[in-house]
Amino acid sequence: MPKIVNRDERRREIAEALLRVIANAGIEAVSVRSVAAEAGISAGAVQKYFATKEDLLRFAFTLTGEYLLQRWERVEGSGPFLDVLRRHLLEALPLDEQRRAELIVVFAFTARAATLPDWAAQLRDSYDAAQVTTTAFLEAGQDSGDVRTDVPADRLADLVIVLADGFSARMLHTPPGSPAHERLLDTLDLALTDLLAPR
Amino acid sequence: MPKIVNRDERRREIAEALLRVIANAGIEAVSVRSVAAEAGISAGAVQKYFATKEDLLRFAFTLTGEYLLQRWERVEGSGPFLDVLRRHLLEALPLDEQRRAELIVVFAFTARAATLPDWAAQLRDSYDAAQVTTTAFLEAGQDSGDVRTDVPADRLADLVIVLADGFSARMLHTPPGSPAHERLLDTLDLALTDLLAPR
DNA sequence: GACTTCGGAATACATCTGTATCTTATCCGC
DNA sequence: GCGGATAAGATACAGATGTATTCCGAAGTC
Repeated sequence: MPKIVNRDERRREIAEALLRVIANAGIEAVSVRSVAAEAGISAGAVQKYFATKEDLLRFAFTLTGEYLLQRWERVEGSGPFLDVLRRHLLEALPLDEQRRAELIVVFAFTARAATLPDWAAQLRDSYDAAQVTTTAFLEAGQDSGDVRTDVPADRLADLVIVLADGFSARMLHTPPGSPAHERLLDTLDLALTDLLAPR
Repeated sequence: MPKIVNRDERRREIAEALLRVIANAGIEAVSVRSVAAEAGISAGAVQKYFATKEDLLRFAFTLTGEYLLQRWERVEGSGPFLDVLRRHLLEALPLDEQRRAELIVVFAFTARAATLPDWAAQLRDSYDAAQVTTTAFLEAGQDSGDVRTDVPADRLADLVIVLADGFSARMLHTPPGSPAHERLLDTLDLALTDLLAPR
């Protein structure tokens, strides 16, 4: 009978190689051959798992979304409400090489989504999901008296998501350890308390 | 003697064609030939003005920065302080097709800067310039009593820039005229007053 | 009016691209 | 151990790409 391989596992390995290529050399450097080389297999093997380059890119795109969700599941959920929220937000920032690499990929894919309608739809779905869960989270904070109630939770969720996008974009181009980097982290705390704390 | 042509003007025309290609079909669709077709000239002519594709991309990159500065110069500078600031911020958002196209380009270039060191340096310079002018502007607001003084102006400038990046990213993927779009504009006002107004 | 000089176009060429096809190697059930 | 199914690799191929080179035409000066 045939040689047995874990097909899903293999697809993930190849997609992760693709993400490494983007993180190292940009999305322009992505080709079937470059990804195969990064994965340590032949270009022909890649074709066995992804019929087209577009399939491969799409699969990797959804993969990045799952990564962030997985990290969020591991975040410590106890302690003061705003601290918990802050920890979730920090998970989305490029504070180490791993997250920096992921963010480069997300940026490349976001730019791609700006001109490809089906990619845009997928990105919109991700935003909607983030909006729903963030709103629910903030409503809980309102109920427990940790979050201001003079503004609807969905507006506050907008703010949190915007802050995440804005700070990650800015910090992606600010060397970690630099004064500007530290200042931005401080500023994030300032924004969170000023915008969300009861007044 | 030779045929006379405005060389700088011609270079700008070609670069603008490049920007249109990106806005319509993404940076992956950029090739010497596609840009030449968009500009209505031959590929050979493009080579006369830009020795390499990289030169062309670089020139267009700096061009986008200048566009935003030019729009800012035309912003009405009278009226309440926060309104003036708000008008400047709105200029960076994708509120019409023109600005939406520019933002797609900026996103593509930002992603590119994540892996090309010299592009990153140029982008950092732009951020630094924005930081300096925004800080000066906010300091003036502090002096006139229109901006809170319990936080240094440079922190507030961080916030304004982060909000600009965050909202533009989010609105790029939110159809204009949709409820979410309107809500985001409202939320921006909320953030500006809550973060900047004297308390 | 011929000549020179450069803009613009066309062509050439080596390389890279995605994808299709073909060949070899590997593993499992019998 | 061996046959057959399937993974992995190699090869093929048409098209696109960046860039170098060549050719043509127009414009202004002598």
